[in-house]
Amino acid sequence: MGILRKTKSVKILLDEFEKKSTAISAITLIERLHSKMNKTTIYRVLEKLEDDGFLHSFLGKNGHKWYAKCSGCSSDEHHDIHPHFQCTDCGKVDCLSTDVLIPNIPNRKVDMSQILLQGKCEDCYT
Amino acid sequence: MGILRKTKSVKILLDEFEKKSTAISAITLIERLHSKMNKTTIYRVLEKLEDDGFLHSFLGKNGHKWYAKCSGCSSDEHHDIHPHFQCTDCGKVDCLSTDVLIPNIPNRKVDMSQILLQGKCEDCYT
DNA sequence: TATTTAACGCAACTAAGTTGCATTAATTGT
DNA sequence: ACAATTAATGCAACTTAGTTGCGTTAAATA
Repeated sequence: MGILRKTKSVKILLDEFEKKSTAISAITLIERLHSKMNKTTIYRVLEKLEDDGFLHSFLGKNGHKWYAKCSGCSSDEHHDIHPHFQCTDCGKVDCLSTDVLIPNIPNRKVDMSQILLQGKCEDCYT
Repeated sequence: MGILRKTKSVKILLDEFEKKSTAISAITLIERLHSKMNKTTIYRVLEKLEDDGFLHSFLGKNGHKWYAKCSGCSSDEHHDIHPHFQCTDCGKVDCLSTDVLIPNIPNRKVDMSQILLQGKCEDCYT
């Protein structure tokens, strides 16, 4: 079950993802919004926004949770099977539109893939 | 700096990876070996074995640390850029020899890739 | 405007992984 | 084989991302 009420917290969080299109870690949001809302609320709202298909989540390089805007997902189906790119210098994470082809694996049924690329982003790649 | 002394703990841990070729999570090792060694020791030995190129590590589906035997790595260079497969039923993780082609990403320098596939393994795929 | 109940804040908790330090045991030299 | 050296270990305490329970607040609706 996702969002039922359009609360102040929901609006604030949606706004964060609206104004910049990079992914944001839960930890970053907790630091950034600590004066406006409780961390429990942040985790709960993010979870609901994911259920609703507004955001998708994935794990960054330390196993920490990141969220980013979905494009064209619904509560029924998440089809954000794109790779994510994390800069090892500045830590920024972007969603990549590039497709990575997952070959068929014999005797296994692949339902999901999580691809995290690491390296230097356009700003840090001098 | 990796392993200097061939201690009892090192032998026990190497043996765990010798007798089965699937990946093992740090948590599993802590449970399995709690009567034989301390969890601090487990984490420290695993780290050293990775430095030495005997093991490689990656993050499983909950961001927990997993380790698996390397094949042909050295302390200088890890070239285990293979995908890992985690069964969503039994939780088992295997290293896949299948190559996944990472396309060039414009304006970015990709140094590392971490690919985790999830689905049903050969035993659970009925 | 009153009622209902989803959403919130807070404090306490959980668990993976880390750190500091005193003790133990693997290696090295004699 | 034994003593000296110091890497490795065990233990307890800590760190921190994320979770849970519960009393209170504030959106929706009637």
